[in-house]
Amino acid sequence: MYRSQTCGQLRLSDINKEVVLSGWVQKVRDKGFMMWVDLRDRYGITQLIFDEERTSKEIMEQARSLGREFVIQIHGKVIERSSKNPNMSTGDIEILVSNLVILNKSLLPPFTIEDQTDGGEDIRMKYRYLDIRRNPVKNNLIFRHKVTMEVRKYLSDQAFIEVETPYLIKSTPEGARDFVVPSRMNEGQFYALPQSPQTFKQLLMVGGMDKYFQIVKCFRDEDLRADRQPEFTQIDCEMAFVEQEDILNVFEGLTRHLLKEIKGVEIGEFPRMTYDDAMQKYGNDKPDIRFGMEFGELNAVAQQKDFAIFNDAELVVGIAVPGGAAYTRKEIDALTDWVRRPQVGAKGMVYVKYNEDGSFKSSVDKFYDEKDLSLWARATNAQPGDLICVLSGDMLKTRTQLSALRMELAQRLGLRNKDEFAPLWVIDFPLLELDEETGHYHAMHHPFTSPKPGQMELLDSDPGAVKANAYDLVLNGNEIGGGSIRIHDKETQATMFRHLGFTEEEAKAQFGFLMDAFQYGAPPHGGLAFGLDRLVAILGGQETIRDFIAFPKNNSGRDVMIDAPAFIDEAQLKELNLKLDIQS
RNA sequence: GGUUCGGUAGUUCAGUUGGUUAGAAUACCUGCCUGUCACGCAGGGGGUCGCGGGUUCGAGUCCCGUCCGGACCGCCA
Repeated sequence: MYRSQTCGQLRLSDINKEVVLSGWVQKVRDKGFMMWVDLRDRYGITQLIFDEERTSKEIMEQARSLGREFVIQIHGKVIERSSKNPNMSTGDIEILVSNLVILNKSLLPPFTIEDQTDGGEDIRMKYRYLDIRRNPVKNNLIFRHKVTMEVRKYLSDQAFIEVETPYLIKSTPEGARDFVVPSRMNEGQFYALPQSPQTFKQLLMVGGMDKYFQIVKCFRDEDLRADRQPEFTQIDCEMAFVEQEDILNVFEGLTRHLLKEIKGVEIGEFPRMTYDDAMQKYGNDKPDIRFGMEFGELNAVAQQKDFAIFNDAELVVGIAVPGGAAYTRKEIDALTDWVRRPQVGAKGMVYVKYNEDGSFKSSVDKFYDEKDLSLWARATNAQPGDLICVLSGDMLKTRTQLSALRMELAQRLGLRNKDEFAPLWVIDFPLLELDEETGHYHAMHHPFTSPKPGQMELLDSDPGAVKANAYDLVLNGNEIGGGSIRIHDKETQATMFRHLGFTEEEAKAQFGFLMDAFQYGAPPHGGLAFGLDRLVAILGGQETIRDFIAFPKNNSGRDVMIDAPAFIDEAQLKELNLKLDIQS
């Protein structure tokens, strides 16, 4: 028996019990006459005591040889501490050790295994198994477990069935790049790892599964971010015989359940906003509505004077920055530089100080008088003491830029409170999106999304205006889920593919199995998928999903611990009928 | 593909205008310490300043290249 209790378990009520504990040496405090060892396992820390009066010479000696992270097993008696530590749950007791076994020695760890570690990101990733011993990482993994358990419980209670779908599937040109896997038995052919189980869950609906979910890995070979990994986990859901309203209700219920169970936050009905409104008010299809700073469009009040930059612009739009009138010239210049960085890309920024005394001071006083500027203040809902920041130019770009500024300022002003949760449905997404490079339209969500009723006709005349039965769930400015009502008849799906530029042959080759299935009584259906990593991170009050993944990859898609990806040897390549062609 | 910040002791960092033997904290080692728990005190060891080249009397510091890491843009149906 390695242990009779865990290291987080013993209390005053256990005094005089003979116990066996196993764990890692967190720290040794040697006072000479007496030494203490903090023994750690997943459940906590229990203090061991060795002293010259009560402990045998051999065991004292052995204890002095202990180093950080040694794995040991001890026998001993629970005794009351003569000086207690109220900061520890086991702080009233300690173990007088009668026997000590070193189960395994440890090298000195490259960083300290403590809540406040001295190690940086890089080294902790390389030794992730040591990092996981630390409370912050360990607790995040436990937190993730709690979230997934609640998801499974909730959906199962609602009659959803978890079904596994294959990981080795077929590559498709639409959407993100696929990770591909060569097939040894099928010479020259490749599987692809799924970007999502989309078509399979639709086939499950055709198969009558009715309510499906799966907590499932998805794979996308695209560049990474703090909130994006090449393999990530979705809570993938699909329902048959539902309309958009049914789906929103079910998954609003799930989200509300999670917020309540996990965070203790009760939230009423989630607000809904159309995509068009979100873009107009926040310049963004995933607005953070924990704070205001809504856009005010100024075309009507700013384009009648001689200011050519505004007059030539498709859009003139501003936001009010609370308390910003107090900014110095230097601070405002720094803001201007910020929006002019290539990552944001604005050409410049016009500012208006709406002073506490009601007067105005702007960078365009030459063109606009106080009366003009007061109209700007009204349009941006600015109060005395605010700063109005105005950008202009191409509609979409300007909105994106001002949205970046809005988020940055909110961050600086501390308006993004991580303990506050503001969910939001964004609905009525466009069906298609214009690719500026190719001039072609592609599906904004995916090619199986159904257009809103009666909008099929628009597909030919004005494809960009067609709205879809598609929706996103947004939490604190992050897209945590998205879905749609799907197409469920062959003709509509064929029309859709045609508009996306597929020939009939291509559509058949790629998705013939789906259209075939639609001919055998496919029920109306729709669904949604949550990004689990992101959801867990946001519920945990953080933005970096890596902290909630046991073994994440770095910014370049590498696993620095196992050093993957890696080359494979010649024999393996030959078996797969592959030849590398790498320019050196 | 691009922008930007960084790489100096095991670790986290400082290192001024290019100028003596590259520092601090922490970790580690040794000794001391009669209740520690961020223990304390004294002492000690520890450096290819990412790598390559250049400028210079002299480079951690300046320049060029390269590798690695972070953040972001493009990309992510």
